[in-house]
Amino acid sequence: MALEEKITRLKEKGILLTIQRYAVLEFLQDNGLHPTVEEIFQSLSGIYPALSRATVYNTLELFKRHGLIQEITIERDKARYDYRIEPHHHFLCRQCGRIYDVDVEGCPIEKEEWVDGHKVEELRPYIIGICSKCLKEGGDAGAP
Amino acid sequence: MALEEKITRLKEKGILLTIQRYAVLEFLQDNGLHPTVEEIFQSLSGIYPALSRATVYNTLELFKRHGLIQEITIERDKARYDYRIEPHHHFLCRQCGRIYDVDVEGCPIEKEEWVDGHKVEELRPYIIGICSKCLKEGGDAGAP
DNA sequence: GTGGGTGCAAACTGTTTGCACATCT
DNA sequence: AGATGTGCAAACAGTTTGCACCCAC
Repeated sequence: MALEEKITRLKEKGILLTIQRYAVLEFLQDNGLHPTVEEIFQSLSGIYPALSRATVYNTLELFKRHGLIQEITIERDKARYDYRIEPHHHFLCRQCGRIYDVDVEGCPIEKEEWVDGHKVEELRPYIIGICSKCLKEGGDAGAP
Repeated sequence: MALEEKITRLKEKGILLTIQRYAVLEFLQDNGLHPTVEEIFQSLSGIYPALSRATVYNTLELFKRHGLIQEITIERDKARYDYRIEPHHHFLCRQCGRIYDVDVEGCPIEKEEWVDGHKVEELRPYIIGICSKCLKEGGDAGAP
């Protein structure tokens, strides 16, 4: 979904588009590496020195609640965020820590369906293993 | 997998089966509700007053590392643990907080396979929504 | 002027760590 | 005795909260 479309959605809901919010949304769009809150904060505070961590937390929570972005909880110690909300899997490499988007066809469970009488609202299909890059390099190649 | 089989595995790997470890493993077997560390600790410290949180953490990490139990990271704020290691999905009710086991057939991705050149080692298929119990009760029925 | 948004710092929570003591072989 | 496991308390990291200030309508 394009940036403009998400911004339109915000306006439709009467949510103010502040500089900080725009910055976070744009950053997520440009960074497909599923950044952590700290990474978002560090990058943006270079441009907006007065930016506060609390604002980043507030903004991400707001976007998540309104379905503009997705939270990734594949690692228990910190949250990551994904601009893409179309259904897809996430692959975490336990060696280098990178998280890859993976498109998988033919999943038996889909959003808005039912399973065992429970209503499905959100899917978080996580996969953990060793990524192709680490497999090729053999050694313990570090993160990007 | 039966308790005895897991204990045998531990012994095969030369890992000592202490009272504390046995207690944690047995508790997980008997409690299918995917307890948190705190829940495990609270329950067991009633029986073993000297038990330490650190031991519970150590033990769970040990069991997880040796593939006897499974960590659930569907909630970002705390870890939960599951005695069942056979592949299955987890459903989190965002209203009452309960986590259900869900058996799903026909998933395109399986353990030990490959996806986009990455080697799959572990699957964590999480589903979030409203559970059948909460749907029936309509209101905001609390957790068990 | 009012309501919502931001920034700062303190508080909180789950988890990890360091170290002394205990336990098993 | 030596190695491994346990318990306690302090440290840590990510997140949340309370409150004063600021800005857009």
